[in-house]
Amino acid sequence: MTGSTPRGETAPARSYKKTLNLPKTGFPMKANLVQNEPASLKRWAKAGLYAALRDKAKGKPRFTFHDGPPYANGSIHLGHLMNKCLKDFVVRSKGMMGFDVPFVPGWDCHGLPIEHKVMTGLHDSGKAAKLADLEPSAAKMAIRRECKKYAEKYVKLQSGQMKRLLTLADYDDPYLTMHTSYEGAVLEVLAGLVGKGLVFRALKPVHWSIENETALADAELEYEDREDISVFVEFEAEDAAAVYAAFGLGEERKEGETGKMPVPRGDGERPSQTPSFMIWTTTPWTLPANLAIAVHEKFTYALVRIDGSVTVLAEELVEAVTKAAGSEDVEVLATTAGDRLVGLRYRHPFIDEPPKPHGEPDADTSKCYTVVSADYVTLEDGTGLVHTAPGHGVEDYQTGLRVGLPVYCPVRGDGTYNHTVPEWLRDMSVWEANEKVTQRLRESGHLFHDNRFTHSYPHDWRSKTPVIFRCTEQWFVGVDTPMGEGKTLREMALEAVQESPGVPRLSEPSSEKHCDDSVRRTEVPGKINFVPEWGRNRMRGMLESRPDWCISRQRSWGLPIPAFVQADGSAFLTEASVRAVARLFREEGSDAWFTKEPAELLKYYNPDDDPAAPKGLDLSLLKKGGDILDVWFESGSSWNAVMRERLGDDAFPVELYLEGSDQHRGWFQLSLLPSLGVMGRPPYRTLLTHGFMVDKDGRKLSKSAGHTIENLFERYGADVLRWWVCSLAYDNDVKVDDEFFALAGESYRKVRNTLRFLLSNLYDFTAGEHCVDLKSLDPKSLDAWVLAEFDHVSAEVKKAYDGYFFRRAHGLLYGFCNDTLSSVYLAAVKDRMYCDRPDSPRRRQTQTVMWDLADGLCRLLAPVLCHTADEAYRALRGVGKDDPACVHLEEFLPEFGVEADAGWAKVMEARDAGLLALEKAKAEMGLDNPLDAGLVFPDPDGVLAGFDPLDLADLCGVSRASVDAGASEVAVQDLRDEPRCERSRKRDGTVRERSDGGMLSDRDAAAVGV
RNA sequence: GGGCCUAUAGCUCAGUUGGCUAGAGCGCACCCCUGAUAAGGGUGAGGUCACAGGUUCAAGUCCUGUUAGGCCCA
Repeated sequence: MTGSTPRGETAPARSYKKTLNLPKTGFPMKANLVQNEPASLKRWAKAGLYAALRDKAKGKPRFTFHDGPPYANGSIHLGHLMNKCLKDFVVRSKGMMGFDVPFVPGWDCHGLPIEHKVMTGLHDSGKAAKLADLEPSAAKMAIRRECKKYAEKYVKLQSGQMKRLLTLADYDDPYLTMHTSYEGAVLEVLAGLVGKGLVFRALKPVHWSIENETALADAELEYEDREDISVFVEFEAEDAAAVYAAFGLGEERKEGETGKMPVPRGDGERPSQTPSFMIWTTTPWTLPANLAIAVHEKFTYALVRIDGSVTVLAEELVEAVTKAAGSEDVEVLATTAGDRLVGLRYRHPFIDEPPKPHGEPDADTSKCYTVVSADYVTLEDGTGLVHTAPGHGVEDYQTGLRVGLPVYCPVRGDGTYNHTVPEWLRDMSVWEANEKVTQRLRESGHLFHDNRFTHSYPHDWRSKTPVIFRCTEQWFVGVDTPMGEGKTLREMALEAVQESPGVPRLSEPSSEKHCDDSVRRTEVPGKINFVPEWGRNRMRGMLESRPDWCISRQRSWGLPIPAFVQADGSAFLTEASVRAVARLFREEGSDAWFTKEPAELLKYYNPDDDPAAPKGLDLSLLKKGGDILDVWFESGSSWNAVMRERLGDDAFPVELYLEGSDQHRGWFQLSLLPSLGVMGRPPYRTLLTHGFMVDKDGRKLSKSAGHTIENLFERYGADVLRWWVCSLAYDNDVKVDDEFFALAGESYRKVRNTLRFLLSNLYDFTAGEHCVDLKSLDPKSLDAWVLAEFDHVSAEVKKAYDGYFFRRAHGLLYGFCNDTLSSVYLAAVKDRMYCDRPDSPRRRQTQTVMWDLADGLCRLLAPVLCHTADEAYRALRGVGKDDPACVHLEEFLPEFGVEADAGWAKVMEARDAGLLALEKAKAEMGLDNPLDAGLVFPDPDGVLAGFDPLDLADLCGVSRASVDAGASEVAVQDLRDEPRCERSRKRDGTVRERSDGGMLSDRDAAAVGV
C-alpha cells in the first residue's frame, strides 16, 4: 500500500473532521471492575471513609439501623450478598439524604455448628481423646479456645468478602456475640427477664446419648437402620360399659344427637368380655412411662372380636394388624368416630397407680391412663391408637402439656430405670428392658403380637450408639407468664404486631400518587411497621402458636447461664445474681465461668442487698450450673448490647431491622420478646423482609450451585452484583442464574456509557470558568427541559430510596440514562456539541447542563454503583490519583428548580409522531438517512411554533423542521436534492460554497471562520 | 399436615378502591448511523393474566377449590 487516496477516489476538497469538537475522555468504556474496585476500596480506606462520614454527620439527625448478625461459619453466599447489598443501599442512601447513619456490622459467634465443626476437627486430628483426660471444665475451656479461633477466622473471611462487596460499615470495630462486653449486655437482658419472673426451669424431652450422657442437638444425630422389637399391646379398658356405649352397643340412642354416629353391626348385642385398646410401639422400654393413649378425632375406629377377645383399633388397619398376627377369627362388632373414644379410661398392663414423677410429688395424675386426641396420629403404621409417654417423645410431651399430664421420665442419664418403676425393672438398662417388657406382656396376656422390625433410628454421631428421648430439666422464658401489670409476653407481642386503624400501610408506590410522604413515616409508639405488609400476619401466626422459649443448651461453646445449684439441689438465679455475673463477664469474659469458683463468680453479689435471695443462702456451698444460653437469646439481645450500649439510649428503639423472611421466627421474634420483657416495647419500628434465592426454575437453591462469592467478584465485579440486587423484587423469592448477572452487566454498561458520554463532552469545559447561569435558561430550551426532567427523576429516586423501593430507583435511573439522556437529549445536542464554535453560548450552556447532570447522576447512583459513581465523580472533576475527592462524602443534589415550558409535552408527542413518519418515509420513499429529510409538524394550537425549529429538528435527527398550523399530520420533506453541509452533514437550506471552496451551512461556516 | 406468600409476553416485573384495545425493560426481528464505535438511534412482532368453579352489568383484580413453587413449623 502506498500513502495515496484509497480506491482512487478523489480526495474531498477539505476534511472538516478536525474542526469538530468530538468527544474525548479518559473514562474508559470498559469498566474493568475486577481490578479497579479494589483500588477504590484502598483509597476509601486510606481516607477513613466510614469515620470521615461519622465526623461529617455530627449534629445531623440520626437514622438508626441495626445489622442482624450472620453466623461466623463459611463463606458468604448469595443470600448474604442480597442481604448485605440491601442494607448498604439503606445506609448509603439515608446518609446521602442528610442523616447520620452509624452502622455496626455483627457476627453470631457462639453455638453448635461451630462447636460441631471444631469437635469433628479434633476428632480427625486425634486430639479429642486427650480431652477425655481433662477435668470437665478444662476440657470445655480447650474446646472453647478452638471454637473462638474458628469463629475469628470466619469473621475475618466474611468481613473481607463484605468489604469487597463495597459495603460501608464500621468494619474496624464490629460487634461479636463472643465479646466480653456483649456477653455482659446479654446477661443484663437475662437479668431483666429474671426480675420480671419470666425465667423458670422445667422438664422437656430431648435426644439423649446414653453413651455420653448428654443431650444432643439435631445436627449431632446420624440416622442408621436398627432392628427393634415392635409390639402390639392390649390395654384393658377400665369401664367396659363406657366403651361399648361409645360404639353404640347396649344403649338407647339419644334423640337429637348429631355428628358421626356409632354404627353397630350384626345383632348389636354387647359382648361379655372387657374390651381393650390396642397400641403399637417399637420402644417397649417406654411403656413404663405410658400415661395416655392418643387417637385421631376424625378417624373411624372399630370394635373387633379377634379370636375371642374384644379390642379397639382403627377400622382401616384391622385387616393389616390381624393378618400380621395370623388371627383366624376376626369380626367387626361396631365402628365409631375417634372423638367418641376421647376420655375413656384404661388400666396400665403392669402398673397399678399412675406414678408420681420424681421432683413433682404433687403432680396431678388424674388425667393419666385416659384416651386423648392428637392430630399427629396416622394410619400408616400401628393401630391408629398411639402409646403416649410425655417423658419420652416431643409429640407425647406436647400432648401431655395440652391435656394436663405430668412429665414422667423413669430413665436415668445412664439409660437405666430409677426406683419409680416396678421392682422387676429397676436399675435395668432400657435396651435390656425391651426384651423383659415384651416377655412380661406376653405372660400377662397383654401382648397381641410382636415381631422384629428394621427402621431408621437416630444415633449419636460421635459414639455411633442409638439415642433415646428423655426428659431433662431446661430453662425457659415463659411467654404466657403474666408480668407486673398483668400482661404476658405473648399478649404484648401480639399487641405490638397488631395493625391499628390509624397506621397507613406501607406499600410500594406503583405510581407517583402513592409515593406521597403522607403514606409513610407514621409512628404509633409500640406498633411495628411491616414491609411488606404480609409480614404482620406471618409473625402474628407464629406468635400465637409459639411455645415457651427453651433458652438452655448443654454445650460448651456459648454464654453460660449463670445459674447455681444449691446444697438442696434447687437452682439459684436472681436478677441481682445475674447482674453480678454480668459485671464479671464484662471484665473477664465468660471463660471465667469455667475457671473460677462460684464464690469468685459472685464477687459482685451481696445476698443482703438482694431481696430475692433464698433464705440461708451459703455462697460457699453453691455449685455451677452446666447450661449455656440458646444463641438466639444472644443475638436477640443485640438491641441492648449494640444499639443501647454503643450508640446510646436514643438509638432505641431502632428504626429498621432488615433480614430474610425466615427471621420472623428467628431474630425478629427473638429480639422482640426480650425487649418487650425488659423495655416494655419492641426494639424496632419497622421490619423489612426479603425473600430467598431460588434457581432459574423457582426451586430451592442447591448448595452445590457453585456460585462462590469470589467467583462472582471475579466475573462481574461488585458494582454489577450490586446493580443486580438493586433491580430485584426482593420482597418475594429471587431467581438467580448466571444469565441474570450477565444481563445486569449489560444494563450497567448502558448507564456507564451514558456517564462516559457526558464526561467526554466536557473535555474542554472547566466548571468554574465556563459555567452559564442556569437561572436565565429559556423554559423553551432543550436544556431547561432536561433539567426539569432530572429534577423530577431525582425527587422520585430519593423517595424510592427513602421507602426502600430500590427496584423503583433502579428503573428510574436506568430509564433516565437510557431514554431521557441517551436517546433524546444527548442525541439531540450532539450537533451543537460537535459543530458549534467551542465557546459558543449555546454549546457552553449545554455543557453546563451536562456537567450538572453528570454530577447529580453520580450522586443518585452512588448508593448502588459505589465504585463507578465515585470513578465518574472524580473524572468529572479531573482530580488526580491521590486527591481525596469522593462522591460518598456528598449528599444528593437539591433540585435545580429550573422551569420548563408546559409545551414540552406536546413537543415530545410531536417527536414520536415525527419518528414514526420517518419510518414510513424510509419504507415508502427509500429515505433511509434522517438527515436527508425535513419534517413539517401540524400545530393546530400553535404550541410548537413557540419552540426553536432547530431543537425540533435535532430531536428527530433531521436536517430541519417547521410547523404548519393547518396540517393534520406530519409531512416528510425529501431534501436529497439540496446541498449537504460537508461539516455537519445537514441540509438545512443555508448550505453553499464558501471561501475555502467547501459546501457549508451558515453555522458551520461561522464556526470554521470562512 | 398447618401458617404466611407467589403464579400476568421467551425472561424479569408493573397493573391502585373491580371499569377504555392488559403496560414497561430485557431479549428477539427488521432497519438507520459509522463523528459515543466491542458504542449510538428508530420501528415492530410477542399475552387463553397457572387451572376449575363462583359473585357481578363488568374480574388479571373479589370469593372457593385445585395444581406448582418458596419460607417457617409439625
